[in-house]
Amino acid sequence: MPRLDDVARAAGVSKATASRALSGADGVSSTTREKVQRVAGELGFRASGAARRLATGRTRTIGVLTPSVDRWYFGSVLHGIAHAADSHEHDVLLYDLGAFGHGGHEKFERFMRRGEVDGLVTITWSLVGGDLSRLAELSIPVATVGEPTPHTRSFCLDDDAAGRQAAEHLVNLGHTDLLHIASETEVQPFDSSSSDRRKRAFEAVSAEHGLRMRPVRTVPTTMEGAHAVALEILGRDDRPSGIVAGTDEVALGVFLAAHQLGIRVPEQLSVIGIDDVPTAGAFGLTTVHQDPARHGEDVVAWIMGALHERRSERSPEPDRSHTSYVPELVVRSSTGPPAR
Amino acid sequence: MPRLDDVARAAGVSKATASRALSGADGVSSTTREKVQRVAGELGFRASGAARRLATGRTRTIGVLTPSVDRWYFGSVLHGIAHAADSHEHDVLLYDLGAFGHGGHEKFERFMRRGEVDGLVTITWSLVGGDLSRLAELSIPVATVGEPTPHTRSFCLDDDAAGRQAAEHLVNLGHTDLLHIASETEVQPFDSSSSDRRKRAFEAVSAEHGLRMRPVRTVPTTMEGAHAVALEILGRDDRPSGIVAGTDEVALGVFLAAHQLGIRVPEQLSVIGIDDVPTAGAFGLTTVHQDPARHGEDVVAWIMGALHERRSERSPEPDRSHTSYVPELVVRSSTGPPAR
DNA sequence: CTGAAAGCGCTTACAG
DNA sequence: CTGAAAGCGCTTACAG
Repeated sequence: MPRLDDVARAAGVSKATASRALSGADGVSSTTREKVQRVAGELGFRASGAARRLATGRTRTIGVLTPSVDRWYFGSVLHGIAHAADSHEHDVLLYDLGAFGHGGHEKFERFMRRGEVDGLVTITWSLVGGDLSRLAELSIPVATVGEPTPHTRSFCLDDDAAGRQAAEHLVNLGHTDLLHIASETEVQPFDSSSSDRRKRAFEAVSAEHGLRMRPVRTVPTTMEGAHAVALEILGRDDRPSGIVAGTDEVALGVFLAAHQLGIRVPEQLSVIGIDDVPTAGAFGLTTVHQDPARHGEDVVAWIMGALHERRSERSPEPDRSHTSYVPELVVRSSTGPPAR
Repeated sequence: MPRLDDVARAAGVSKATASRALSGADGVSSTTREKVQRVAGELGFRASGAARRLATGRTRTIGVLTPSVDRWYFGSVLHGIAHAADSHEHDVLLYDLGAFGHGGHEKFERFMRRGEVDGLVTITWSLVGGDLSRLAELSIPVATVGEPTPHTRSFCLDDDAAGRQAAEHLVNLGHTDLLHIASETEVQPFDSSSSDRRKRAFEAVSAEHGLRMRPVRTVPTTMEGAHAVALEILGRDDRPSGIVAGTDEVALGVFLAAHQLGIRVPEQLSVIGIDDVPTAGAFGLTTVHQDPARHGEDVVAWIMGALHERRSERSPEPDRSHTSYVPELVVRSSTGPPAR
């Protein structure tokens, strides 16, 4: 593996000049720069990351703390992060904390002790407020995606608007008897979770329009959890005319239960979800769209910007603002006017 | 941030001794070691990764090349990798190549130029054979999960056995008219994909038992792709008595189509999948179980072993063996004797 | 068992 | 525009 020294020698310049020519710093004649770059290319030179890190103090790496990786939301955010980081020539260091209470916190501590990253994004539900505060003191840009939080910069769907859109869509179709099936929050990191906010939005809409008040049901965050509860609810005579599900996963569980019970959707039952997972489109599920990959890309863009600022300005005030994404209703074939 | 030098001074020893005491190397009195460790703890010392890398040439990082991250299989493997790497105090560097032909290959080249990892695991379908050969020459342990390949060490489900088990389960129940719905391979990296192997196993079983030969159908690797095709197939009069799906995702698509058409499962139609995704359990899908997270853990264990060997032995022959996992039939409620 | 010193391969003031 | 030199913070032969 050729070193900078080899390149410099072959190009007939000093290491300093070679370094500058390669890094794109100015103060190098274009003739020299071109020659150095050509020579470096010929030799197949790659700067040692470790040496560069040691010299500059920058890792060119962004860390991602996530509770898991094999669910649509987390996977999509991670995908966006990986894509954006790559385009900035940064690496992605993954910390899969796993479920909390299952060693996740211990892993977090290990990260705190070892972590060497220029910037950090935490995908929510991986951490509680106290942890976030500690992260925020890390003197690197830290952002959270999935929840608004006062501790760090944050990015997420406007859950209130999403919940309202879902409920109002059914209200506008003429429904007056709706049930909200919320998906359970496994970890309760902050005062409210996205699930809570969607639920409250539903309740607000219900109150505004004087709908029949049915107590919200909460189910585990899995299609099967929702499915089991839906079988029970839909099996009764006085079932609601529409279901507002907290997530598409829940909605699909309801959808399936309806089919199994021979209840036609949307003629006899309307179902709406939130998220717009790929499967939703396939089954004609009406839902409220969000794009987590986009959130991932945006959070990286913000980190890059913050890093840039820190280099130029003296000591910038940490940005703890929140970006809220506007949800988008996608009407498909699982919703319609109530049977009458 | 305290440096080694600070620890050494505070403990009244040299940097060399402090380094040895902290790293666990022997040749340090236990008194000295304890004191150094105590002092390091008090000061909150963390060795600089960059400095350590530069000095040792080891990165304590393992790279993961994956085509995507938001699907069950990849996510599960990644989860296992992250977990195992963590327990070995190694970091995980993620390269999400995305779909091939969509810039994935370009990212791969960038990885090759930049990558600084001690070991590498590629989750299949991210790379073609030629790429794997290049990786194998990287002089670091490289392993592939998801396909057996001659280029590197590899780990994956015994797809042949899985395909046989699925088909034979239905044959044993008395079925003689089965259809296999294979899931399409997006990239065709090697001579055969897992989808091909499952399909061939199905055909072999069909031939052995003299089943009616129906041409295998191939559908996109999504629940919705399978769903659309299943609606068409199951809608015909002469539909098969059982469906052997290449994956659970496909099986669930079939399952849903059956429900929509009012075909009772398993009374009128048996459906079996392969994978045992969490949703399968929820819907009572009979399937053939595999555990990708386990594969991920094993691959990391192998890498750690290989790294260890390289340090002790002179120049070990690269291990290109293959580990094949035995599938396990899980009978639930989606399969039964054919209607008669 | 312990220490002084060289070295890992870059970057970046500082001079010129 | 270019170069000599110091420095980033560790580890590891080499002596003792």
